[in-house]
Amino acid sequence: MTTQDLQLLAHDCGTCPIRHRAVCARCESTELARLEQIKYYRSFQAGQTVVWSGDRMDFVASVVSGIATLTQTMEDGRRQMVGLLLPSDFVGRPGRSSAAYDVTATTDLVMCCFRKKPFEEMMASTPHIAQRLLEMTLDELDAAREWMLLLGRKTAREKIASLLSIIARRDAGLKLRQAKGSLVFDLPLTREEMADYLGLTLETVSRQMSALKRDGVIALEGKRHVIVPDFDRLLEETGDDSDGGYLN
Amino acid sequence: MTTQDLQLLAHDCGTCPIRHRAVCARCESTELARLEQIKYYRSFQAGQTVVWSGDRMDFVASVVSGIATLTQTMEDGRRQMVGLLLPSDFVGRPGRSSAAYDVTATTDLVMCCFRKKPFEEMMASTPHIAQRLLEMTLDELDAAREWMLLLGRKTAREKIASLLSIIARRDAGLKLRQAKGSLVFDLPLTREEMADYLGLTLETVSRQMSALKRDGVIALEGKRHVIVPDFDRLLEETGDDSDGGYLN
DNA sequence: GGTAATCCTTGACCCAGATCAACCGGAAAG
DNA sequence: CTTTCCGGTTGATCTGGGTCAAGGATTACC
Repeated sequence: MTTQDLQLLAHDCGTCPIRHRAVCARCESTELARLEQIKYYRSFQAGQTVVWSGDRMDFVASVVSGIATLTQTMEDGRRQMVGLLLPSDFVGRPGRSSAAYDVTATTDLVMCCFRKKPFEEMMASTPHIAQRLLEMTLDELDAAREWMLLLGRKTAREKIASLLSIIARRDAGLKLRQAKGSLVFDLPLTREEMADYLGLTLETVSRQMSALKRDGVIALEGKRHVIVPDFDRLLEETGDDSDGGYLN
Repeated sequence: MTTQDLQLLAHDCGTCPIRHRAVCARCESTELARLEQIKYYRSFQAGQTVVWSGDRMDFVASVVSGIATLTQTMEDGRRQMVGLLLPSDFVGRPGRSSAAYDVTATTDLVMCCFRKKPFEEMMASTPHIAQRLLEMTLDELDAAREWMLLLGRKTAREKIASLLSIIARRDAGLKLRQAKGSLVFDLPLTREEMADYLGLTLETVSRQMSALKRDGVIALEGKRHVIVPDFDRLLEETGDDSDGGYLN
């Protein structure tokens, strides 16, 4: 039973980040084993679209590995990323039958899906799930609001620095104040995807990356491998208060 | 009991918008009457701050009447609104003890508050509440994502048109496709607050309002009273797809 | 090998919106 | 009645980031 509990909402908990452990630890109900019966895995290749906005979407899912994005597109082609899904993040909305955003795999991606109908039935009978989902959604809402500040008021340089620090932190699984010293990670996004995240053009992203490199805030090996010699220095560039941290 | 059920999450249902009626209609448990025992009302004057970001906040609340905003402020004073709370909207996060944003009354405001501790206990024992809250939070997340597209990719003119249409629709309690023909409403925000909503300066807001007026998209009586002779025309200016609608 | 495609960088130029500044009109205060 | 204040408008100017365009580096394919 323990094993099955540990698989709540997705996958083997050996690779399960904090968010899911929190569910597991709290969870006592054996009913959760039922999730096992309605789950299935789907794999996507980098660049593949999971669902188009407006399409029927009869499942909810959790990212097991890889990275996916949620984007909105205007009629004339302007694009804005509105969600970045890393492993353990949840996609899909109980109680709605069509996707509201394009969901795209930016790397090879494995998702653990639950057919919506039985998932909703489970939710109704298992209060833990609704509560856990509420917590996750509130976290996402906070992230969205931080993102709104970035889009509305930050300069291009601050936007880039913010994105790098968000990725670095999630990549390292660190809280802000633990993240002293140097840090190394691979960018999971192309320049264009970064631009769609930040509300910029890819040229501006490229220029600002070069500027941060020139100023010694970051170093680059190739185009994707980023070295942050001093994380605090990077944080200064974000424009954020020195205390807060997105990942509560 | 019916009467008390109807007061779920806040206030007398005579003035209760759709969101709350949805709760009431579904709700059968008499336990909800307990909410009555832990609720209290607070009034604020226009301009007054409800809580500052970082302050202790030991309640959650629902707006009864008036309008409140959530804003984030950077160290150097740049401000971005990240939430606009109209009657029936919910503030506060179960499971966190301090406010993450400044909450300010922009008009005279009445809120129905619940002390957090007993509210959380109720949530644990009454699944309906967590589920309803999840729905509301998902709606807010959708609104936030629409807002992100606005902040990241829309022009000043499109931003203004979008804001006007959002306010007009919520004010009229209409869904998009019902909102044909002319529409009249009062702006609940100053030019500066509109600017903070849209990620613009107040001068640009003023200029674009004048431009929309000059082009006959809107008419103004005084500074706040807006007349929209043709709502579809306004919608064309928003840059949004002609079908969607924020209010699901 | 060559060719094409993808992703990225850099330069030159331009423009939407920011900034700075003056001023208007109504309401409140004296 | 005058003064002050606040919210709003409008003009002049500046600039950050967009646009357009050329070219480099890497990988994939023939």
